[in-house]
Parts: sequence; C-alpha cells; structure tokens
Amino acid sequence: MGTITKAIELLELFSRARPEIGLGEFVRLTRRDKATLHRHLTELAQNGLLEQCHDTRAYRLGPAILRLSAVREATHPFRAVIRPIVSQLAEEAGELAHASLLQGPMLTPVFHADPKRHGTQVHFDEAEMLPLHATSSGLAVLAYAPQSLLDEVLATGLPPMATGTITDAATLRHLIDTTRRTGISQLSKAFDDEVTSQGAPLFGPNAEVIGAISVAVPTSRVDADKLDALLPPLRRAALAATNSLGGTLPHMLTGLWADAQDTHQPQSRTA
Amino acid sequence: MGTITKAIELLELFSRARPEIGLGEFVRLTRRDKATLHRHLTELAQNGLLEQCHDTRAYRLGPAILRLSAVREATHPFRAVIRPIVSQLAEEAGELAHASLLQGPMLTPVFHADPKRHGTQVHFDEAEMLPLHATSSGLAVLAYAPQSLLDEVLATGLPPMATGTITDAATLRHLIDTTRRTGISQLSKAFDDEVTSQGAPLFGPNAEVIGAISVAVPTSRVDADKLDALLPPLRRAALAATNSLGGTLPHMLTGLWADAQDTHQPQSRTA
DNA sequence: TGGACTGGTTCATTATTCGAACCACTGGTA
DNA sequence: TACCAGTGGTTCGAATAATGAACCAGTCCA
Repeated sequence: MGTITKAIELLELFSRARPEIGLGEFVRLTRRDKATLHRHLTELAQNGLLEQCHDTRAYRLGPAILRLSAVREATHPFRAVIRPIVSQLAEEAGELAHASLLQGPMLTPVFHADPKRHGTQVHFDEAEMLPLHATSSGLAVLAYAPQSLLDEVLATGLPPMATGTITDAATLRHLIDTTRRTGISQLSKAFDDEVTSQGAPLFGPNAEVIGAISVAVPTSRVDADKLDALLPPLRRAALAATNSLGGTLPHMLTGLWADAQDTHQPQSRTA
Repeated sequence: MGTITKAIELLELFSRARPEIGLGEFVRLTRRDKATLHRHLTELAQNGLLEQCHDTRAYRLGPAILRLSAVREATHPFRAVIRPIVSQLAEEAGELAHASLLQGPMLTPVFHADPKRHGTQVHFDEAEMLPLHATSSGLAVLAYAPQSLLDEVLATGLPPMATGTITDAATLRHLIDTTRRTGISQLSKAFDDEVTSQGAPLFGPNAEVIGAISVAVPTSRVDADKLDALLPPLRRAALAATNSLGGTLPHMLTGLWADAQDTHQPQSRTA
C-alpha cells in the first residue's frame, strides 16, 4: 500500500461520530506505528487537510477540504444539480430521499432531503459511506455496473448490517437480475431493520453508472401500494438527474423507463 | 518534501479555471516525472479524491471530497455558521463580503455573499486561495497571528498581484501596526486594481486568529465616508462570527471593539 | 511511413518511509 | 516524594517504497 493511500485512510477515519482523533486513538484505530502516524498527520496538517486543536492536540478535518469541495462543486456541480431533484422527490414521496455517488466499492452520500411529514423518520447520515450490498442505491448501481465491481464486492465479503442484509452471493445476483428487469431496486431491513428503500441508478455521459437516487420508508409504514406509488416519481427523478448531469441512459433502460420521459415533467428536469 | 505533500499539491492544482487536468498537463505544471505522477494520480483516484474521465483520461476532483466536507461541516460547521453573518454583512454594506480561514501561509475562502446592488461588482472566486500580504483579510490575520507567520510570509516573498500590492517588509509591518490600532485592516489595489477592501480577524477558543471576514468595494465607488460607514457592521460581523464559533477575542481587542458588543445586535449573532 | 502528440508501464537505483526505543509532559495516587 | 499510566512527540539504523530514464501503445495528421 502506498503512502498516499495510507494518508487518505487517516482522513476516512473521521465521521460524525468521531470528529476529532488524537495520535493515540489513531494508533488504536489503524494499528500502525506511532512515529509513522505522527509524520503523516503533521504532513496532512501542514497542507490544511487536517488541523490540530492546540490544547487537546487532537486532529480534525481541515479547511483545505472546504476549498476543494468548493472547486469541485464550481466545476462539476453534482450537489447543486441533485439538490432540487432529490428535494422534489422527497416532497412527492413524502419520505426521505437521497442521492449518492459511486466511489470504489462504496457509495458517497451527496445530498438528502426529508419532508418530515410523519412522526417517524428515517435517519440518514450524509457523513457515512454506504455499502453496495446492503442498500437499494447500491443494488441499483451493481445492476448496471461492470461485472468487475460485483466481483470486488463479493471478494471483500457481504457483512451483515441488519436482519435482512444479503449475505450470500447467489441471493445478491438474483436481486440484481430482478433490478435489471425494472430498473428499480428494492431492499427491506438490509441496512436498518426499520427501513425499506427503493433505488434507481444515475448514469454518466457514456451510459456508465455513476451513482443512485433512492427513497427510504420506515418499514412500519410500508405496503405494496405505497411502494408502487413511489416508482414513477423515482424513475422521473433518476432520469431528470441523469439528464441534468449530461448523462445518458443505457439502451436496456430507455424502453423500461419510457413513461418517465414525457408525462408530468418535473420542474427540476430543466434545471 | 514528503509523498503526501506532493499528492496534496496535485489536488491544489485544480481550480475553477482548471477543472480537469491530464497526465501531460500535470507534467508541465509540476515538472515532475510522468511515471511518478501517474502513480500518484491513480492512487488518488483509487481513493476517490480524484476521478478520471473515461474518454479524455483527464482527472478531476473526486466524490470523496464531498463526503469529507460533509463530515467537516457536520462536526465543525464553520460554513453554516458564517453564512448568515456574511450575508447580513453584505446586505448592510451593500457590497461583497466574504469569510476565509487561515491555512498555512494562505487563506482558504469559505463563503461569500454579493448583494448585487450596483452595476459594478467585485468578482470573488471561492475556489482560489488568497495570499496574506495582498488582501485585507490577510492583513487582519497577520496583525493577530504569531510573529512566526509573518516570518514565513516574508520568507516566501511578497509577489506583486496588482499596482498597489505591498512588496516590501517595512511597509507590511507598518500596515500591521496600523491594523492593530483599530482591529480593522484596509488595503487598496493590493490584490486587484479595482478593489478596496477592509477586513477583520476571527478568533478561536484560545483567542488565536483563525481567519478573517471582509468587505470588498470597487475602487471607483470608494470614499472616506463609505469606508467609515463599513466599520461598525464589519466589527459586529467579526465579533458575531467569533462568538458563534465558540471563540474569544484577544485582550487587545475587547476594548477596541466594545461598541460592537451591544448596540444594534444583529440577528445572526444568536444563530 | 514517419513524426508528434496522447496516456501508461517497467525495473534498477536511490531516497524515503518505517518502527523499536526513546524523551518530555500531565494527572492521578500510594 | 516516587511511581505509574496516560498523553504527544522524536531519533536513527534498517527495510521498504518512491523514483525516473527509457520504453510501449494508441491516436491523429501530413
């Protein structure tokens, strides 16, 4: 493993639950040598990717990250494009909706919207990566990704996250086939026992899958009619997002999603 | 220079004007070896800090950056805190206002607001770093930073950016002294020939300077009265930001800025 | 066919990273 | 007072990973 990867892994240790990490905690988390870690941490801090609290000496993510994300959004405004689409989807569905981007064998959440129309809500943490095998977004991505991605996911194992998590390859393949038939994935109790979700893939300029958009419903509030009702808005949102991002649908989907093209064109389509 | 720094420098090459960079262009920009660069780039891409356009093979900033900035904002919400304060300042001043964070010997812009009340506007690019010696924000920071920061800036030289840029150490020291007397810095034609700006420092929990907030006015529209009128809103905004961030003013400023404490308390003060 | 561009790869050399052991400081406690 | 258990940080010989000249392969154009 290269030094760069090691350094980036240090950054990935931060999360909402772990916003500051001291040298000792890094040692425990990574089982690497303290001296090496210290050198890496100071180098990251010198470059602004980390900053050090002067009294506790603990490290946290630094200001450089803000600027980099500003550059990325200024030049490739995924977040700005996806925001109105996800918001409208959440509004139409009356449930939490979110979009995420494929990053290696995981998904990076980018934006979520929650209409908060019900007492119970699905909790969504935009600061945590999502596994491909345990989320409807991930399933949607796997259904349209190269075979190599599925191989990679299977190679790293299918860790259980909730009572309904897919943990064997055969079931996962079967669900992927099902997803391909409709263009929409569905999972229940796979990531969280209280959540059922449906996902649709997003595509880039060469019809390659780049991420997914999905709706998450508390299991207690789910029935077949409700899930069916979510399909058209979800398809429309996914198509609008793909279009707005300059992407194109793969051939296998253009027919399946034909209904999303014309009727009830959402405002965000032209954004 | 360590490998980590080299890799991060590659990320810093991206800007609004240069959103995608190919291998050859990296070679030209950095004068490093192509093989080394290629290894660094692929390693960054594997970890999601970069992503590669599949047809042009050029690299751009990757989705991991979005997640990292989400974590940082979720746990240390500088941007969310500063946004209403800067917006209100811009509104009160009728001119462009912005906030930035100290990062090594430069400033990282974090947020800017432009009321667009006039035909002429100051252009502000949130995706470009700001030099300390050529901006009022930088001057405000230098006035309250440890001596070592000024030494570092002087050591790296004072490159001219516009006709009025401070290029000699004596003048810079003099301006820093002036800034310390009022708590507000002022510069004209230092970064851009068309811009005059005033800046105020922001402080962290131990009264250490962490960044600055400032107002930029087109030189054509500047006069002494206007500049004087901007002082109270600027002081109030800087104080409100420092407070909201959990920071404290250094002793030398508590007296100078006493007027900002009470009168005409801005709404964002309590945000 | 050759030249001038891309991006990407190889492998012997060399410089950088590594890590056990070390220091310095703080707070708690016999 | 001495000791221990924690912090964070530093040193230097040994081991490893980074380096870069030369190379390959593809594309475009004359």
